[in-house]
Amino acid sequence: MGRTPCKEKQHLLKGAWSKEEDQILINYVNRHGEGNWSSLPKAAGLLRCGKSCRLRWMNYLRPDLKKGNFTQEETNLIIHQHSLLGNKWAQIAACLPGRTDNEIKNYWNTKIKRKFYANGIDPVTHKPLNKETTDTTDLPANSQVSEVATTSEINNNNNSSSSFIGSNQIRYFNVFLNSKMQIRSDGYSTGDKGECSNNSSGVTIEEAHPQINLNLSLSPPPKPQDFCVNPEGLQPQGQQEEPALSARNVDGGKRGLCLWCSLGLQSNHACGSKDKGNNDDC
DNA sequence: AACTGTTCCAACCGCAGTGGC
DNA sequence: TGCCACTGCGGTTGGAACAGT
Repeated sequence: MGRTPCKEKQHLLKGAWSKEEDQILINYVNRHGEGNWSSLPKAAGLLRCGKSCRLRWMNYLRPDLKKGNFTQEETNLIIHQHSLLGNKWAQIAACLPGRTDNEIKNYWNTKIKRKFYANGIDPVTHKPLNKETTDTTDLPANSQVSEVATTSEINNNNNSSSSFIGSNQIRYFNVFLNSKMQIRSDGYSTGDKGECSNNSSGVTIEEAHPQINLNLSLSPPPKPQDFCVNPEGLQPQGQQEEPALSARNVDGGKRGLCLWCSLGLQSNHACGSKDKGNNDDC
């Protein structure tokens, strides 16, 4: 209860960390391990509060941190997890080894969120912002676009029109993401809460489902044209709608870019829309 | 070159959860 | 049972870097 008492604030440094401070912290943690953050500054001889030390270590100094830009796979995962978890950055970060919640939060707020808005998609709900421009009338009540059926669910239940409906490109987008996450949910308890930790039984996905190729979850996503072209197996029988993925459905037909292009999530794919400004090739 | 606006990200702040006493 | 310290989380901010004029 109560907030962290940085009691001697007036004696503590704030702002950017110096290299010397970093080195002191690294040396101390290497010697004594993580934890005891409140007593660490005094023990290590740092004029910082424990909270600040913890943050610096977790977000910047940890040796297992992954540096550099987010990969396409990581971006996909973030979007998917966000659709399930919302702004639970720590939980999302748990699915991305080497990435911190702060980093993901920043990435979301500065890049992904903007692209969502730019394309008329609410980054909070992952639904189109403007209902009039998209056909969402067939969405089930209280459903989220991201909660459409996974590939296997579709394949296993051709009559489940309630869980896979409409022709909105976002749905395809999320179907793709969900279809990939389905694998995780088998062995990693992604489930409703979206955790990515090992399941409670302690059995790894490899052990529980040896038939599943884990490499799939690490492979590059299919190129947009792979699911721009009506993805057989994704589309339930009797639910055949517009064969091509049409970003018209995303932005009301004004721009005609496939979602990958319009969100800038795939920089060099060959759907043809990026340069041509239309999605006829999608 | 100087100024202004924008973007990005490290770091801070305050709240909530948890466990020990 | 309530208080307190500690830890973790999410929202926000400040300033450096960059882009545009």
